Amino acid sequence: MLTLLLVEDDLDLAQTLVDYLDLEGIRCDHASNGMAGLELMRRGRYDALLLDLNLPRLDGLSVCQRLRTDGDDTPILMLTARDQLEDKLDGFRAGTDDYLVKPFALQELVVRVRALARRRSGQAQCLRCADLEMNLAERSATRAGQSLKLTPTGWRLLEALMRASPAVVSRQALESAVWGEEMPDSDSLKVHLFHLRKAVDAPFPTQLIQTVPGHGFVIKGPDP
Amino acid sequence: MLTLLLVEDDLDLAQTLVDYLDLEGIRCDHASNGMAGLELMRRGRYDALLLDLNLPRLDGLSVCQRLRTDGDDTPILMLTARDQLEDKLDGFRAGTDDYLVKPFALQELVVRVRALARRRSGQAQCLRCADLEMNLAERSATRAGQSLKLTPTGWRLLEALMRASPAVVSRQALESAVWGEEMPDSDSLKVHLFHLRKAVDAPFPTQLIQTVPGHGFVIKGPDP
DNA sequence: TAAGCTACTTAACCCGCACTTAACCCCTCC
DNA sequence: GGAGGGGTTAAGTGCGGGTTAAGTAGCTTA
Repeated sequence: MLTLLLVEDDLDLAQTLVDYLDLEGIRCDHASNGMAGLELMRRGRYDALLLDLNLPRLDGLSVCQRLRTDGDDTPILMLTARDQLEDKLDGFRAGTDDYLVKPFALQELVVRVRALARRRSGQAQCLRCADLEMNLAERSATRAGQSLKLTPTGWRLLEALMRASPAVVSRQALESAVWGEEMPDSDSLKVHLFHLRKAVDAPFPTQLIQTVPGHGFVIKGPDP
Repeated sequence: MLTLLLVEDDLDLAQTLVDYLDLEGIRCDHASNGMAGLELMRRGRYDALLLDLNLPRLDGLSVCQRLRTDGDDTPILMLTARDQLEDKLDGFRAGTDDYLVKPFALQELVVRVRALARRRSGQAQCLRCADLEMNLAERSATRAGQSLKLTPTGWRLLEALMRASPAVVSRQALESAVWGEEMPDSDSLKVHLFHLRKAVDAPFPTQLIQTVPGHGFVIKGPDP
């Protein structure tokens, strides 16, 4: 689970952000001025810092510079209404990692901050549907915490399904995802699907892999 | 000095970018379609990848996904005219690190790519996985305190594995890490791996180097 | 220059697992 | 009742990967 620090003097906006991040499963501390932000950064360890530029006590650029001068390399994402090129360049010059101009979509903030945190901690991105989880870099898949044993084709199948989720994937799309250009003569897809289901669904009460007759297959469940 | 790969089918834009980056002291290779881009990525080592989305042969999203699936963690910056939120989310879902909407200021591109590369280069002098330790400066490796005797290729193999850990490294990625452009005809990789295992794992109870059938190899174990 | 060592490549072999194929069964919808 | 889409099962085989050994090139030492 990620833990962020948000430094923002607009309390309404701050509250909105903290609430939304909470929904996304991201903890977020909050400071409302630059000095307090610096103080918190020095005390705790955060996966990333969300930093407003217009701040009382100590402005965002200075906060960023001081952190970098102190050797703190926490990823920083600047949030600001200043959209001029010079402002952005100043931000990066001060040592920020990303720069997002207000107003922005909350979802974009989340994916950007996740990308930053991923780099820092070296954790890989995951595909997630309900209690099913795929760690792409480690090539490990778990359901409800238990690790799953997948064959190479099973893995490709599941990856294609989860990437598309919650959309339905046609047989054709699945086949080309698994075999590319050189598809097998007979439809071994159903055999592989059968084995995949045995690995992913059989030991559990709810069946995630569902067939949509005449069209293809889906993996149900909320994806990230 | 930074070295980038630009994958962009608009040749005018590509030329402009390459020229400007050159002025900034950044080397930049160029590929004009997705397949060629993948090929170059697999062959050489870049500090970052500038990736257009609309590409012939293989689109940018797929290139990104494939690289990540292969365990390549080169920072990626997507350049595209698509400015819709969903497009951005798709980009980050595919594993990009940053997303810049055309038209953009060249200077912004430069500072963003520098920020990405800076993150990446922050690498340790010492790699550690479980009781296995590599001192890059001294070019020495120990396991459980005992020093290991490694051949040059064995060293490169182990370094690639440990840098990636806990991620899985595909055979292709390992081969390009060891041999770069000039790969051997037959797969001598498995022979080298065999010898590496004899040096690293054989004398010890737990086997750190594990194979992921159909894909590649991992070194397990918590790294710092 | 020859002898010897080390490291790398190549080829050959073997094993086991995963993929393919084909068969059969069930269900639903013409 | 037939046809077709989909689920289930079993059998054969081919390939990925482990192991070994032989051949070669480069470097060192006598």
